[in-house]
Amino acid sequence: MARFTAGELEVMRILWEHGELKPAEIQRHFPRPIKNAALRSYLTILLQKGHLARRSKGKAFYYRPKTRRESTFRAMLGELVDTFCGGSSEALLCHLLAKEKLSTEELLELQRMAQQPPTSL
Amino acid sequence: MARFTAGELEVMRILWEHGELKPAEIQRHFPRPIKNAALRSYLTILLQKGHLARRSKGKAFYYRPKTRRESTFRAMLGELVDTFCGGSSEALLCHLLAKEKLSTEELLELQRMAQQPPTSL
DNA sequence: AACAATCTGTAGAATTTTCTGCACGTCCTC
DNA sequence: GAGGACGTGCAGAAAATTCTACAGATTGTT
Repeated sequence: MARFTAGELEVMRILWEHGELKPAEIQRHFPRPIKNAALRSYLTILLQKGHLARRSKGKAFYYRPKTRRESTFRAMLGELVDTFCGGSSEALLCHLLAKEKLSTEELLELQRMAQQPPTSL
Repeated sequence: MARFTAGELEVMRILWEHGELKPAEIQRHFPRPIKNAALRSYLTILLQKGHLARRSKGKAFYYRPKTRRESTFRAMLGELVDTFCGGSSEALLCHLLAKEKLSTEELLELQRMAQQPPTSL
């Protein structure tokens, strides 16, 4: 469903953050130097795959995400969990908790935050 | 560092689980039908990239992981966090806690588990 | 109208990923 | 030692990904 190549993800990331941009603007936000035409080939593919929509505005086309950031995140996290945690998020949680070395207090605070729907992630 | 294509990851996953296998065995564990030679081209690439080692045993070569499962997991999780959580694991934690809808008791149990080093993930 | 700046479309090259076919080598059995 | 089962190596095809080059369209300015 929501599988992206590295380049495609770079584009989506920028559009998720900024909402609606034309190619030259995306190019400016790109995390590495990239030629305008190279960038546009990403856009064309993402359009074809249905992950982006665009509309004409002034002289240029403006692109915006059609695939939601949140659902992409869930899909990718799910794959990671499948591959490395045998499908259970528990092991992932466990790993994160260990890595973050959270105190009981911080943990409870997190839990409180987590129970306020919805997360704006 | 530890970037894998989809196919490479399928191979690594099997070898992480089983330790040391010859091509025909990996082929049998593969999650989809794949020809022996197609599989071997993955092995050759993974060898070149240094993610696998192999040794001759009997008539065949046996392959085993050189890149550790745990470090790959950390790297991929890190990328995910960078892309979707602005680099902080907190948001990821928050998301997981919300999704898992854990009770305070379960949470504390998880925390207890997490503080027993090391996780065998 | 002429010009520059900016944007589009398209054709295709280079590279990587994924897969196929086939020739040859080794081991076992008859 | 002939044949079959099973393995390797390699050459390269097919498809996807990433990138380049260029021709032409649109907008704004003089």
